[in-house]
Amino acid sequence: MLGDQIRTRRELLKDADRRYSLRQVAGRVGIEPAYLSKIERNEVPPPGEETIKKISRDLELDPDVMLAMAGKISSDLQEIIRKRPLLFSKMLRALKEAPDHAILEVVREVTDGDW
Amino acid sequence: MLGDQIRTRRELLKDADRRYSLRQVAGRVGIEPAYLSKIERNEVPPPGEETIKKISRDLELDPDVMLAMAGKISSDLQEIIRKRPLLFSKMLRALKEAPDHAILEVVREVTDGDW
DNA sequence: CATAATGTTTACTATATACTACACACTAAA
DNA sequence: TTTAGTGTGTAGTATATAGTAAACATTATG
Repeated sequence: MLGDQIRTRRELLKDADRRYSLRQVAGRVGIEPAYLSKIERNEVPPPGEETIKKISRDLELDPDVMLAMAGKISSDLQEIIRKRPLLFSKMLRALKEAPDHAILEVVREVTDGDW
Repeated sequence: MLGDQIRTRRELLKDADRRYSLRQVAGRVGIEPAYLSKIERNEVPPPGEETIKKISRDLELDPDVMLAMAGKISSDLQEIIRKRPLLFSKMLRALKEAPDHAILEVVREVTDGDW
């Protein structure tokens, strides 16, 4: 679950730095300590996109992975798809079962800019 | 707007087939006529994913395009991304500015199954 | 030992989402 | 010409989303 990841990561950081207490993290993130407590214990549904991103930044966790665990997708990715829905929908469904290395290959090709 | 697309398409079909009155379409789709009326005139925020898909099916419109106009993304696509968030997030951002033909090329390669 | 900080419990709350239900005026068909 | 069908205006609702706020018991610190 999302909460477990957050708690585990925060407690790890806390051992080396007391600025990672639940209250202090909540303070930096801009939410109530009580709410972060409930998030970490999966007592509430996952927070909103912005809150997940702020928590991820504070704890140096990957925001896309955290959002995925929350059943969400970053709005910047959504926008990319929404701008060309036919193309990207087709591509995603085509790559659904593709092995990881095939997708990485696509990234590599495109990053090399050979179009 | 989404409503315009629906209204235009429905009225086009209605000219050839009176089963495409607002009431009859609403009936098949499973929503109140008053609601469909408001959707077509953009008087309400876009309906939910399932309702958009049903309307799209009835009027033979592309559901991914309709969902995009509603600011949404089909849940099956979201699931594809959520299963491998690192990979697909990276790929989408890499392809953000890529020209259409480059994306189609990716689809072609993958569809040919040469991995 | 006092007090400061920690995590948690309980009780709310505001806003958005996704609609329904009924009544109405107008037009077309039998 | 009545009645069947069309689209629309108004009012209301259920559920989900995304949190806040105060008080509490427990542990750590000066």
